[in-house]
Amino acid sequence: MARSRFDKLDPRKQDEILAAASEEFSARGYEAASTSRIAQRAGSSKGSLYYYFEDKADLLATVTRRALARVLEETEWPRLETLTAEDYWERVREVWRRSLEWMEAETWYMRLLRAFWRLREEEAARIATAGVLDWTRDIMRAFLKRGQELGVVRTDRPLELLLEMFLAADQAGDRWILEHWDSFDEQGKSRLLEAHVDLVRDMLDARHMGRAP
Amino acid sequence: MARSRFDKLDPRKQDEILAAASEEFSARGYEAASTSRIAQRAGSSKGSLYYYFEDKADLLATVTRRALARVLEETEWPRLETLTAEDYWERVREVWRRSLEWMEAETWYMRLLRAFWRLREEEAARIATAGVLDWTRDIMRAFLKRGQELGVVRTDRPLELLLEMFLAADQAGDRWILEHWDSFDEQGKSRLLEAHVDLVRDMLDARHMGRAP
Amino acid sequence: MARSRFDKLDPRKQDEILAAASEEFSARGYEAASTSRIAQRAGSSKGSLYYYFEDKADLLATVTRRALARVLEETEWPRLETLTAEDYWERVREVWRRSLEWMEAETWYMRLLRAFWRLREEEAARIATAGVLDWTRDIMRAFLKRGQELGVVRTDRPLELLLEMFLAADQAGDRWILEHWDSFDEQGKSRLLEAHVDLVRDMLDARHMGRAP
Amino acid sequence: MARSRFDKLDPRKQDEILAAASEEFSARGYEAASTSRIAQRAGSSKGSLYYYFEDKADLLATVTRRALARVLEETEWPRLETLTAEDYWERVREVWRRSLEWMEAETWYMRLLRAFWRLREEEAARIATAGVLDWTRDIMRAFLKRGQELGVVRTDRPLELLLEMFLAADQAGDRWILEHWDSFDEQGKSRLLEAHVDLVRDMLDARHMGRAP
DNA sequence: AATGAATGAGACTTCATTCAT
DNA sequence: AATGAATGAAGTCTCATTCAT
Repeated sequence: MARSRFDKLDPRKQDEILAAASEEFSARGYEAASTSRIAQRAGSSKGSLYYYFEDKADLLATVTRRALARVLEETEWPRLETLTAEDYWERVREVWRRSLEWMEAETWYMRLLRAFWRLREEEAARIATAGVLDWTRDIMRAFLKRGQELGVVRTDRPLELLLEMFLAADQAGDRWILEHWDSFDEQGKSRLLEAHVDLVRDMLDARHMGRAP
Repeated sequence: MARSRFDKLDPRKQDEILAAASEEFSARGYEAASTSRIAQRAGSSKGSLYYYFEDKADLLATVTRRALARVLEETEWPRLETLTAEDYWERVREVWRRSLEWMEAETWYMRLLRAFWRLREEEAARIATAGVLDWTRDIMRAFLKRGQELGVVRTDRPLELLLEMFLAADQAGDRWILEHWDSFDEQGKSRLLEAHVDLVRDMLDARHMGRAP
Repeated sequence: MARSRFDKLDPRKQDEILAAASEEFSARGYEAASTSRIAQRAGSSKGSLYYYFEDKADLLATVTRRALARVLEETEWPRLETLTAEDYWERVREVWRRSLEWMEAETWYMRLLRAFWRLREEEAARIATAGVLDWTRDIMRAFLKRGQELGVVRTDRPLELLLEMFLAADQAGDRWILEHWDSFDEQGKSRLLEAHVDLVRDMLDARHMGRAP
Repeated sequence: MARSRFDKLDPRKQDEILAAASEEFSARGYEAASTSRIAQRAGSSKGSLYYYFEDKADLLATVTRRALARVLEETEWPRLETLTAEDYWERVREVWRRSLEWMEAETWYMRLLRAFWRLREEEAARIATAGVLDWTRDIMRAFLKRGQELGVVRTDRPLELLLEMFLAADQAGDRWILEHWDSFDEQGKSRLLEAHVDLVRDMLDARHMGRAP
């Protein structure tokens, strides 16, 4: 019910609300976020918010779902079976580049994505966003697994440990880069991106297996 | 003023309050944490809390400061000038082992540390803990820098980027390991630890510089 | 205006709305009743409700009026002038029996009637239903008066006091009987009904006048 | 916890709050009653109310408990074993008289008591006041039972049915009398009281058993 | 030194009602 | 004729903070 109401809303208004909610959630976390402030920032009324969404958790869930769907769509992730041992890392780098570029343009999506990790820690928020977050993790896990099958991602560590550390490092790198983006010129930006991917790659690369420390 | 009052308190009472506050902050984040609940868990009164601390932010700052000091003290970080190129990574591994062991025993400190990253995102909490968090970062940065001087940590990436990604990956690894700790036997635990350190090392290792991708 | 709109509505739809409203009002009282829930249960929209009725009070008034009219019609109350001293109580018993039987079949009307007493206490509801409730009371008062004229109802107490106590006891009896109806067999039910009427009658019976306590 | 806080409060303030709550609950029913209005009428703050009471239900429960305890205490109900067949009804009449007199002086208690019946219909309120209402009913039931043992209360009807109808009629009578109290002179008042008790008595009197209708 | 009492501000949420279509 | 959309007001309840004792 609530979902469909929001879906029918004028897309511009939808965006205003999602942006306001993202700002608030990412700036304060789930519990501390205020529906009043969200309504106000969105130029809407509290009543409207509760007309569109079941409750605060539903608002978060919606905003999260949308953001992820949008990101995946915009950055055109390659289908797993098309990847080869030769181009695996190169294509990963491509996705990364597109993601960063797009996020730069749509900062509120980015801020929300950044907040995911934090939200995971809040009980109430975890429940609300459970499905969505699992989804991201699933995609990433599938990517790593495909890399292992192709022999380009190391297999000497628990996959889940790799996954956690990779996601964390990646996210931290993203954040740092976006925060310093403006202080680099074109060439610098390009090098940064390469740096980022390569750092993560160095952690995951199959070539490091069994190497003497 | 407030600081000194708390310092003069019976250390056991101090610990009770700090433990209660840590639990609450780490479980709920800064804004959502409730001083009532903290007072109650600590077997104290709200009035007392406000007698010992300026306000909620001061309480968080204190608890944070103490926790970090305690961790550093307990895990005996080596003095930088004693590190050599030969034993750098080995001694890092030693610190890690001690940290994990100690955290295992003192879960509330661990949970609080884990919450740092999250708290950093909350405006109000960031202000309160700014000094303390910078302190940790300073220590880690100095460690990396020393590694670079010794030629064992790569120098081809911005130090700050290395630092961010290292801290994030490390923290994610810590969490994963502590969550799965009980499902491993002694040997398994030992291997996990090695895995953890090596993964981070692979990201930072000077030997990866300039290597063709 | 609003009245006529509702009257023109398809009778089945009318019933759906009245039933839904009755359920809600009788379950929650006037103020706590929700127009949203009423609309939803009736498979209608809130907008429609406000198209048919002036406001919430008008809805209650209408539902009340209809329910009473229906009850009176269904249970065929005898015309006063046909009552005689000899058959007065017997015919009262007849009406009672029909009322109970009918109410058993149409529980929502019953529940609403039961709620009348409660609604009377709510300021807002009293205003809305004033006319309707007075109407029931008028009928009952006329009945008692006729009984007095026939010499079968006592005249040594204020008529209004008799009326109040009679209505209350009657209603309480009704409720108790309907609550326990299923636990009695046919004969038991019949005896119960008799018991009910006789208890009320014992309170009102002219033969108790002037009797030494 | 909450209870003890309220108990420790200055008795005059206690009374102000209880009076305000009674007015509100009895005028509007449980759900429609507003804690804001109660606080305002009591010259207190919403915060205080929630400092003294767990929640709205606790407030109702407390106010109910107090009112009943007070009534029972003030009207000195006779101990059951001291009643005899000869003075049963006379002593009932005495209790009634004292109750009415006292209620006249403390109208807010009365209004609350009057509201009991209504509150019984509201789910939430019933839960809150369950214990208290059962208590009254228990007392009355014991009274009737004692009357049956003494042979002055009829035994040819289900005790529970007697109880329900008696309580309802009694309550209705109380209300009517209190509403019209001022329009009677001393002698009239006395006669009214007698009328009230006798009407109830006529319903319950053992002498009516087996009598031909 | 320590705290119980008190409260105003603001949290989420519901709801009767209006209105454009 | 009928209703979906929208909202302001008010609901219950929590909480950080102050203060008298």
